[in-house]
Amino acid sequence: MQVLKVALPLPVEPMSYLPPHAQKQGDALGYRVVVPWRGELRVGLVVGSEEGPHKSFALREAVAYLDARPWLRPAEVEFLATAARDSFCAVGTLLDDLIPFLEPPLLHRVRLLPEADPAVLPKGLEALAEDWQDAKGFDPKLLDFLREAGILQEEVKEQRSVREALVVLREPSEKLSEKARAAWYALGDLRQVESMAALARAAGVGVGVVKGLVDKGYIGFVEIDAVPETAVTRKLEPLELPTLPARLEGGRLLDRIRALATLAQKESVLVLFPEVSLLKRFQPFFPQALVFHGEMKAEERRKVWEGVGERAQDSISVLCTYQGLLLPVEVKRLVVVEEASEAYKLPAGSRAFVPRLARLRARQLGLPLSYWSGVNSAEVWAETALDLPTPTPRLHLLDMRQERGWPLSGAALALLQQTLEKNRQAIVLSARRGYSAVLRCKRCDWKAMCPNCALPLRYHKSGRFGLMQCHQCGHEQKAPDLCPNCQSDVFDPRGPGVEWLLEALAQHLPTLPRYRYTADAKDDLRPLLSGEPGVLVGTTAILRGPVLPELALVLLPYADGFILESDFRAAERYHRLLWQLADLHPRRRPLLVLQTFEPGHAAHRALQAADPQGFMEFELALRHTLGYPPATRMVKLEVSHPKEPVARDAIYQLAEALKPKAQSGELLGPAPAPVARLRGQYVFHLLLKSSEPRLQALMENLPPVRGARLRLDPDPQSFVGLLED
DNA sequence: AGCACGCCGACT
DNA sequence: GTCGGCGTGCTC
Repeated sequence: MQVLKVALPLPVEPMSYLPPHAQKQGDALGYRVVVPWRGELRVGLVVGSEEGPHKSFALREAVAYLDARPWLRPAEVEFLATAARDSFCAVGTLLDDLIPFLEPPLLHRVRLLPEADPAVLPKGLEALAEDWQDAKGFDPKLLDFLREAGILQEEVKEQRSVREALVVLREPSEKLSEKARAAWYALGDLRQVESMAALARAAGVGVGVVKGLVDKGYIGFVEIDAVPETAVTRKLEPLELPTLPARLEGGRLLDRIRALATLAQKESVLVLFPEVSLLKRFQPFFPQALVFHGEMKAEERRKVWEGVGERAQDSISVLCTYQGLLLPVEVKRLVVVEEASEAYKLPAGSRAFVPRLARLRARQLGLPLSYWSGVNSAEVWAETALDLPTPTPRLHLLDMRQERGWPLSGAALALLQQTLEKNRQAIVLSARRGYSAVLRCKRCDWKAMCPNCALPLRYHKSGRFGLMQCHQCGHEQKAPDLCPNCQSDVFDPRGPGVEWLLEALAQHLPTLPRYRYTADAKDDLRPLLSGEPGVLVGTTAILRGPVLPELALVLLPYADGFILESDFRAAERYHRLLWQLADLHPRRRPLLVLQTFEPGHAAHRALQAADPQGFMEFELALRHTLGYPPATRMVKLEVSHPKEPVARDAIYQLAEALKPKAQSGELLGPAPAPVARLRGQYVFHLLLKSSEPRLQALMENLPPVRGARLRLDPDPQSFVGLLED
């Protein structure tokens, strides 16, 4: 008897089921299958089969396969297992991460098996003896009872959202009547219309005219979810690369797009993007490519997923986010764009870092992999590189140990003033969205702290009443009138945020039009986009926003505020941010002005010398000395509990269990997390760093942590904040 | 993940 | 004496 191994999109390992009764036998690997799970139906993926049964418990029978063909190839199924092992998580966890759309809404009909005796039906279920019924109306537990007894007949299929609309299909011919042509053009203007009657009304013609157009095929009904977004395609000069390196960096964004578009013309490429906003900047230059990401409608996504298998021989390129990593598509090469982006970090579930998964996938498929970025990450630095020529950034450092004026120095104000006078645009960038990072008493140094986290409260000067807010846990309280410690009434905000900068600008340059742009407050930027002068004040959300056409100046009033995070990648991130800012306009080179207390920082020198390589070599030497990635692989174990001793006990037990296995230097900690208390939880970290095989050995048979909560990060990118569930 | 089971503190 | 907190275990 054959037994199926079914992975469910849950943090559990694959479960065993008997194959669906009276459905196709043989190899079901990669099929989606509907199975009973805790009394309800769930959709899983067949990841294997074995001869059985040899279990000590009765296996349940799967209800039905969802697809007529395998939904994933053996390569993708195998990848799930490999990647789960690499990420130290269950196969189901990774399945849920990478294919969040595995489970479509289902159409589910049931009836009593015709040869069964209707008398056995419990009260309320009598209708099942009559005819097929929609399962929605019945208690799932009762249905499962009948299912288990083997007297329930079921029919499940994927419910499709087929909303149809009338659209134009082909150009009108000369032979068409005046009225028919009018109706055709009316539909062209409207783009889509719900019904023939609606079009007739809009065009002022009879329904018969519209019907005629439909019958002759000039217009017709299509599934509107399948209508692709009207992407404006744009032409670009091709850029042929002399070689196809494992990493490509430098140049302007437009150069990298050109090179990739030229490559995609010649061979099929799967291009991975960290976020949809960046994908959309590339998309217009790839009119022939398929697109796959989480912002697409389910029906659109389904079409691409099921279409790629059929178009295997067409050599098609794909632009996608991580959700397309498992597309069963035949390509010649994988490209990861901006592999250092923090947006590649899956925040919950497996908490995997997507470029690492992409590398596993390329290796398993035997495909070449390239990383294309403005500045490549330290992780891929050892690969052979092709550096595109990059214009030297225009950098101006203001040494705040000497300049006067805070948060905007006289020199910075003068530069902003000039920008305005030339009818140009400026960006003022802060690491904080509120008024200030800290509110402290000028006399006694008291600081407003969050009651739940070991963090200062961020000060928001909304209206006349100050509000203090914790950006980690959301705690809010009113700012005090007097210092609770010494009753002084003089407060000294520190760390200028967006609000403070807007206020300072209003005070010093009142005529300069100001706009705010943060993740949670976006002003209407239309005047700026149409070229009017002004200044855009915001956080790094600006990097994901629209391009300012007249951008001439980018000012960081407190550049050091971007490096304060205490982890070994902080300098690398800051360096990359500066290059990104220097390339914020596709053609111009805006002046990058940094107010800093550390003008000699290695990142500043790298920009002045137009030498990102120099920075990275220095950085890599440091990493090797300290044994940090990429010299080693790192895994983070995080233990948290509301009671400090409980969390401490748990992490020490874990450390004790690991110590006998660990070699010197492999175990860092245990230690309180950089932010030792977050959302009322005490947080401790234990870092493992070593070679890949050693790490696998250390992580094997990790002892259970009792009392406190253990979460693990297979590829930590940051050390502040609690890991999410 | 969700859900049931089970063992210890504060309440009508 | 019960209600309910969440730590532990299980799901084919």
